[in-house]
Amino acid sequence: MKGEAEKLVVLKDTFVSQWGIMGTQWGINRTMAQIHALLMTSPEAMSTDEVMEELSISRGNAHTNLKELVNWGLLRIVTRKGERREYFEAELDVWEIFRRIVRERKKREIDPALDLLEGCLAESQGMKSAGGRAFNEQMKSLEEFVRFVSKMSDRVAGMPHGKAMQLAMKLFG
Amino acid sequence: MKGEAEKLVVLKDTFVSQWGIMGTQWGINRTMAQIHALLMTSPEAMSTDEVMEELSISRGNAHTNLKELVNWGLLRIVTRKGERREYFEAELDVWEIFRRIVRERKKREIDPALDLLEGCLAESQGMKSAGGRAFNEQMKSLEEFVRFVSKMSDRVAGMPHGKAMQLAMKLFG
DNA sequence: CCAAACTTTCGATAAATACTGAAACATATG
DNA sequence: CATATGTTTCAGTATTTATCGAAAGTTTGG
Repeated sequence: MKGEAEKLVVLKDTFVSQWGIMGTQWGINRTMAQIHALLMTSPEAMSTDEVMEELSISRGNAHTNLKELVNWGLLRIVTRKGERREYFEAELDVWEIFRRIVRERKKREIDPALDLLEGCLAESQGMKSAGGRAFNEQMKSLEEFVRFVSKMSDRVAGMPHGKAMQLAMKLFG
Repeated sequence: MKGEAEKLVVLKDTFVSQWGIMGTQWGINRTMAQIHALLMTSPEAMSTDEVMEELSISRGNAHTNLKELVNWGLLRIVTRKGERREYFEAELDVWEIFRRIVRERKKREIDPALDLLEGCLAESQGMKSAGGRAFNEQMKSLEEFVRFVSKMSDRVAGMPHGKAMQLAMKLFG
């Protein structure tokens, strides 16, 4: 029978690789999701080389995705005294993780849509033909709604954990 | 100077092609997003052939993506009396569109993550080593939070428009 | 200011995903 | 039940995206 240590290794590997596959459904790449999973479950901060080694990936790939995760705010760079090397550690607080993902996805998914809709709305303003008016109306409802979702995202991502949970409980008991 | 009709055609084309590009950021494919945009701004329901023609795409591609949009609930199939051919028309109500997207994304993005986390949580339950306990704790917070998000999605996607807006206003004035 | 330690970039390659076009399949109607 | 009309599938191809690995760039300490 397997000992706990072996079982844990297998379990972590499963988690990392599956989280990676999930990432691809999410529109982020496999490696990025795997690194995130790896560091969320690592007791220690890890260096680029350790990540490369652990996931059997190239330096370039590890580097690109570590930096991207830092951009998302899901990893922090830390250093150890007397060492030049940079280590990466994951944000572990789930509410923080959530806020950062919301913020990033809003930036990539909502804001550009809003820009497009605003443009189309403005360009079709004042059209007289039936087709023109219908288009303008549809743009208007889409624009209003997306603007609203955008605002909601900001509010939610701006809340501290306690506040958000309190609110959620009040709403949904 | 261009007439309104010409300007509208250009504007619609821009909208359709840009919405398509946006789709790729969203993890849905370009054609699917373009068809959706096309039908949201079409005064009439369109047949597969008309969609093929308008977007210059193959029958197979048009077919696959029309069906996928129907699965998402973003298009409806309609028929005209005395005709065998199927036509597709878009759901135009923004709140309906939103609900359906939330539902679909929850299914693809949240549910599988929850399954994975539940599995890892169960497997690491009762581990005694420091590493095992740490892993179990992290899985627990992730699982709880994702479960919570899942529930919230269901609630929001289940609300009628009026209710949701009322709620939103109360929250965010 | 040189060498060592470490990080970043980038062209080439591999892998994944989307799309085509033609053929197979289904169904309504004379 | 044959034909015309409409739908679906699928193997091959194209496009896009991710990854590799080597070379170039940076920084620090001696």
